[in-house]
Amino acid sequence: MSESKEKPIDFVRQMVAADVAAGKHDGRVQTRFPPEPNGYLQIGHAKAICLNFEIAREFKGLCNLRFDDTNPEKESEEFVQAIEDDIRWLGFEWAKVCFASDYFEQLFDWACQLIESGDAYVDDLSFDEMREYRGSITAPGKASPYRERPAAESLDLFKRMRAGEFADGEKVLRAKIDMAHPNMNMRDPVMYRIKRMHHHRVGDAWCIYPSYDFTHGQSDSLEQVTHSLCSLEFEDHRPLYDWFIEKLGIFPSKQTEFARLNLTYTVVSKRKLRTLVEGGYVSGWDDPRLPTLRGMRRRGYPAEAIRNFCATVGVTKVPSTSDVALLEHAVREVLNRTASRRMAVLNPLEVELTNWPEDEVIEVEGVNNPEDPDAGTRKIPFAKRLLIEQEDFREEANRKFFRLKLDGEVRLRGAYIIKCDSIEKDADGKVTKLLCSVDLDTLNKNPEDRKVKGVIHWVSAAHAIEAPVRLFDRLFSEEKPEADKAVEFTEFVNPDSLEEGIAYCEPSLAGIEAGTTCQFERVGYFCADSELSKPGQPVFNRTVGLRDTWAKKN
RNA sequence: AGGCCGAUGGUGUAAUGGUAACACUACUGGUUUUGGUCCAGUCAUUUGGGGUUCGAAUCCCUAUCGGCCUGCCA
Repeated sequence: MSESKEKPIDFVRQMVAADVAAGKHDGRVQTRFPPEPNGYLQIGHAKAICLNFEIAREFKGLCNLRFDDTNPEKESEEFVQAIEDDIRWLGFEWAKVCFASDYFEQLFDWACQLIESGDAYVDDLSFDEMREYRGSITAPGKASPYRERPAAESLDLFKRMRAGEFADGEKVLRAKIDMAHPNMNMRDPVMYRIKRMHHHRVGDAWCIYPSYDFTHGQSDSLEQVTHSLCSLEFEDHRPLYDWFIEKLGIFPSKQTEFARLNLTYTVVSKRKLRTLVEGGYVSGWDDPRLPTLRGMRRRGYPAEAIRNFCATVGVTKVPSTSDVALLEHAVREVLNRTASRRMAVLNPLEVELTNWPEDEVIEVEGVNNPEDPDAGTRKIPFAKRLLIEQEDFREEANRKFFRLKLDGEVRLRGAYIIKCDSIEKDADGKVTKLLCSVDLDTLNKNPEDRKVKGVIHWVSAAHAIEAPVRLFDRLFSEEKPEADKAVEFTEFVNPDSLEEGIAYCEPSLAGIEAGTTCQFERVGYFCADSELSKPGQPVFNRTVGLRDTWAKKN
């Protein structure tokens, strides 16, 4: 609807637009998001998801979800469900859900075809021998002694591989390309391996499984994918991707690579996330400190914020590391206009209003969201004994501190102006209680004779509900925990990434629904944890703090 | 070391042979019953060298730096 700060068009979209303009594939655009169901989605996947689904939408095309399930060793139905769930939460719906395993029979036929045409052969070399024969980055490889075996023999062997006549690893099917090719992927890559393992979808129907390289491009082709977008590390695979398509004479999907997303103060690779989970550094794949979709969701990051973030980091071929501040800004931007305001005190200091009647309780009105008049108001109880934030009081301070000090005045948000007349201390000299007087003529109005600049949040001590809060900090203390290859990244895990405490909340917070995020005024955004909250007893996660230009300077 | 890819403020991107711009960050001020939001402003950029051109971030050469590649993972 509303419109157009013309967004910069990334190189992928430019290419797609050019293809459409040239009438390629009759102007049809089709993409796909191709996860392997062996783990949970993270922020880097979100970038790929947004790219693929949004391009399909922008060019009035289709985007499928396809599971690249060619390695039963690590894959499971559980991950299939979780991935579907995460993509929907992010805000996308696929045209079709597909599985590479649905193409196994077709892939097998194609493999036979390549054997017959002399483009593939069965190899008996062992794993170690094959590595030896492959050569190295600087030295050419050499031909396997089985490379020239007659096609008929390879075909027979391949069929017997499928029939289960050989042990795991005893033989493989290889493409016959060029053992001296400078691109290692072209040195007769493996197309099929023998692996007796139960597959989450095809069960025990197969004991041979196709490799990624012999599956991915053909799957794209079968689905009529026009633009196959993947990350940079597959650049070297593109010649092979094209080789299979050409040899088979099938629909020419085109692969284009872009840089994956990296973030400061975190890690995103599946292997490293797994290390954090299995090493007990975090509580699970949905730990709110993790950049997994489930973690971020639980922490309270809105899906819209993640989509916006992906749009601002853009799509290029430059390997880069985005500042988490960019992500946090996207989160605040959405939450500022959508989150309901509430008051809660994290480090309480008691305030007694000396001129307020002992039993009098009134209700003041709180604005739910100054950014959104439609959000309405709520009632907040106000009584003689209150709780304020310890850091909002100083016995003495200079004029730049415009919160409460002894003999000073401050506005209680949504209520009255109070003056601190005296304080009580314990034996250690710690301030334990503030005795204040209320200016009764300041509810919803400012005094005419003076200006009171400070405003602090508060809750009524007798009405406050206590809720556990979990204050998260960055998971790593190092900006690029992976940068030093000599040091294991877990060395940089921030020991203080989780701080637990109690929030003294205004009563309305008891009714917050799990999974919703609100702003604790002057403190930050907090999400009622979806796992730990019980009806009437929320547990809060700090989604992100408010920008705090005061704290930074002090 | 061989192949492929890449290099624009602190970070992420734009400019596609014609005035280097946007967002974030940082900093200054203003508004404000959130030291939030909002508004105004400041600092700061084309990796080095050569070439082509009236004119180069953009094209060419070269150096340097960075990423990926030697799984029967994807």
